[in-house]
Amino acid sequence: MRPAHSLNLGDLEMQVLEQLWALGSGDVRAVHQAIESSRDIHSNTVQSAMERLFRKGLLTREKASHAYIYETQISREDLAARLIEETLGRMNPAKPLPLLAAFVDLSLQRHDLGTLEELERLVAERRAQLQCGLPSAPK
Amino acid sequence: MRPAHSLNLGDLEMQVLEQLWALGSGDVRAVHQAIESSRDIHSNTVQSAMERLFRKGLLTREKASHAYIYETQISREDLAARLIEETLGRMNPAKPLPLLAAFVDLSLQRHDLGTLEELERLVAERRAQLQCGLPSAPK
DNA sequence: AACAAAACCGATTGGCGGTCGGTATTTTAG
DNA sequence: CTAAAATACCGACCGCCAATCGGTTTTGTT
Repeated sequence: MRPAHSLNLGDLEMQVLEQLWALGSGDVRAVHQAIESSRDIHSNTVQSAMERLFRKGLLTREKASHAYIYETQISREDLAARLIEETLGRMNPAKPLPLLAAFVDLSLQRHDLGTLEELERLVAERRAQLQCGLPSAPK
Repeated sequence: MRPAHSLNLGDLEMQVLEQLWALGSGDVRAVHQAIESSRDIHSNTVQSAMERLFRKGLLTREKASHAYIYETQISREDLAARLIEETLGRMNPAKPLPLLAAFVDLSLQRHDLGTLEELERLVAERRAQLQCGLPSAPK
């Protein structure tokens, strides 16, 4: 199901994803034009990055006449989740909770209260969903 | 303050940290012996990894007679927080919340309900602390 | 058919972690 | 005091991978 772990993304790859999330979809030319203001590179470089992302399963492509139209196969949220999961997975997988808690703490030092309240609400929401959805056989 | 970002840790480095967290502190020999069961490497390799970690600011050392006694400069929790922070920081830093929420979602698919409840409790706890502790000047 | 645009292939570079050998330094033992 | 052992230190090599781009082939348009 999942495209085999080990998901290392370089800066350019991340920038490409960011652009595709913003644009919805696009070919190499579009992404290149959007990026070249902050990064002076040839389209071929962008092409390579998108090819890599495609092979990694993060992009899908569809041939429109002459060019490929690329589209992200994963949302920013899901990608972030996978990255965090992988990061945490490299540490002792026994108790991921305290680690996440530490991040929440750190996050609080920088961000406002609203963020925390929002998170609290979100967690509660998710829990409610879970309890209704599948009452048994968790794994 | 922070030792300049970009914190990439290899597998061996992570294993060394794990051991030092378990042992509290130790020299190269101790860490090597603890590791060599799962990884057939020379002490020099461990030495190099610990040297690297030292230069990265993650370990401190103190010369005890002939050998260095190393000690972790950061807790597992803090390290995890920093890694997550960095991961999220590489994406659009505008709204870290939805990204974290997505991780919570994903986490729920794998782990049990208890984890979620624990997290909920934890967040509530942190929020309570915040509202009492510092009513102003969050930044 | 000619031209242009894009994909494709491959080569190169640079950084970094892992791995170890060789040498210098220090501690300890005889 | 000297020899042996332990340890730090230095540097080399390898493999991996993202970034970069040039050159060739394929494909679509006119």
